[in-house]
Amino acid sequence: MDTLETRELRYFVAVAEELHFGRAAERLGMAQPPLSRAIQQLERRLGVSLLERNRRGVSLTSAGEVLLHEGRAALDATTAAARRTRRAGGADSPGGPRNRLVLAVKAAGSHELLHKLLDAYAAEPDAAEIEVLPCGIGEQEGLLRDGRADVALMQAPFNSLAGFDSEELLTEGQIAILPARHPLAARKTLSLADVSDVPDLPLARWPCHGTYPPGPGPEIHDQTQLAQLIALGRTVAVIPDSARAWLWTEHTAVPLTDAPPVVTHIAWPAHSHSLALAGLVRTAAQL
Amino acid sequence: MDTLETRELRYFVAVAEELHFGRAAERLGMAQPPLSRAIQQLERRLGVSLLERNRRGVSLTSAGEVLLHEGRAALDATTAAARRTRRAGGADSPGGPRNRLVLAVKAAGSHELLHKLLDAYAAEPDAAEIEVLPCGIGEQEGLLRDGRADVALMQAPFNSLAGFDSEELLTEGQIAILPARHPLAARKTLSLADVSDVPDLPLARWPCHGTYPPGPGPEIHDQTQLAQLIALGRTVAVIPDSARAWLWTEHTAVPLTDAPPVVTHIAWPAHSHSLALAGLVRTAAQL
DNA sequence: GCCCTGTAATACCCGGTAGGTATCACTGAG
DNA sequence: CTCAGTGATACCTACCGGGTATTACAGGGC
Repeated sequence: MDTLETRELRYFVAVAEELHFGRAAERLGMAQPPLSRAIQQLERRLGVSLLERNRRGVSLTSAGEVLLHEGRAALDATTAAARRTRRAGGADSPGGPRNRLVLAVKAAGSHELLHKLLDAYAAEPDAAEIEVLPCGIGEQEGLLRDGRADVALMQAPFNSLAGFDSEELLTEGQIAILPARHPLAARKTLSLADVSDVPDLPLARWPCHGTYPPGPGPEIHDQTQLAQLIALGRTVAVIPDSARAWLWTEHTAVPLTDAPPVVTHIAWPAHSHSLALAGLVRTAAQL
Repeated sequence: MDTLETRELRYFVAVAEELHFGRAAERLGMAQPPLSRAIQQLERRLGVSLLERNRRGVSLTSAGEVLLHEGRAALDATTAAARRTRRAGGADSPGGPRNRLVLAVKAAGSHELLHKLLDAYAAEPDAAEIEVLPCGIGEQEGLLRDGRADVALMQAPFNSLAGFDSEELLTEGQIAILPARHPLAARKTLSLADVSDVPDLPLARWPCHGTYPPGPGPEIHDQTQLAQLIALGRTVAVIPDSARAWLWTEHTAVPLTDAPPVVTHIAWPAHSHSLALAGLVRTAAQL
């Protein structure tokens, strides 16, 4: 009568995302009628109508929107529970659990910092094994939430630290990376305004939540593509200072005077309390 | 094969808390054998042993500890999803959802601030209805996590803000509240050391996670009991400055020079994004 | 006007499994 | 050695989650 089953949440989230019972059922690997029935039961048990059955498809009520968001969070929490338990169990050798941490890092981001952190931590007396999980921009939050990672390096303001515990590690300015032969590359410094509306160098667009923001720039999804497009003179990038590490010869870096500073944090789920994690954070804070 | 059901989590948490299949089954309103079987299935599905069956009761393996903590969080998240959806659905009148927020406040804590906040917010053009939910010390976190509350007033360092978004509202010093006839009450200021080891005034003990810390002082669980014990000359309290509001005539307040400042925050679950909540936070930040 | 298409809901059936009862197996206390 | 108390096993039943076939309904094209 009162607690939701994860099965029901899974079903509802699928329907709410597809806004179509048939497609949702297919995605769930089941037939449509039982799915309809399950959602009806869910609505009856909650005493709330979640979906507006329009003549042509389905739309969410306000209560449905709430359940979509809260339900996603709950599903993430349960899969995190399963994953972390499995991992903890694999290390169930006697004489102390052999801990292991999964550290999510944006590919090629904060590379030098990461290197120093891993070296310093490895020198600790009872260091756990660190598995580095490279990921795309903005993926760290999801990885931490559903348990695929235990701790992450995040960069404000690109990543949102909301809901996580974190420790500040490094603050750096940002630079513009330009094609070496472009006129702007000769400048000593630039402002954001200088690079934001250069007709022949439109800012590249990263996918955000699976979709690309509108704009004239090329669509990219990793730093190598970006580097190549810059070298070809097609775009310009605004990127933290540490990116100097991977400059090509055809690139020129120019400091930006008014770009917001980028702060790299080490972040982890607020409720976690493993010794290995505490050690890693302590090491990181002393860098 | 891969996602945990809420039922399984509920069962495991019950067993892990009771460390006894019989009592856990009773608490769950079921018989013991199916519970045993369910836990065995859970262990098989996770491929991990969660409980050490000693022939006199049960103890947790390290993986079991992980699942206990992560599972509690997941259960909280699912009950929060159900509760918040029900509340959002009750307000499903046409012409815009009639929003309602539950604000958790430690009974008698930050009373003046709360009063100002409620007044200021009520004056807002599209103010939602605010239900004030008084609670005990340190209960706010749980209320926010399982959806019984949407937003809370918390006092660092008494409350832990980990895992929540928050906004700072008020910083205040702390005072010692002494029996008026006690010699120390004549002092202009005191230090923590002055009040921490007065033989005839042992510090009172609050229950922490359901159990009392050891010590000589009396066990209390609300502010009225504390006030009375102070008036009787049995104990001394170290409390934020705003507590002057409820001083008795037999009490004397003396400022503490070295007590950590108490910062009152307004805090809410990091992922929430309701308009009503945003309005309340904005109002609070402008106080 | 008609039919045809695509949608969700209903009717009905079946099998897996969650849960109950009775019992067993083991171990420590007296 | 027995007995009390624990969790595990055996077996049965009933519910319900899921499948297939079908209905009900709303638009769009002709």
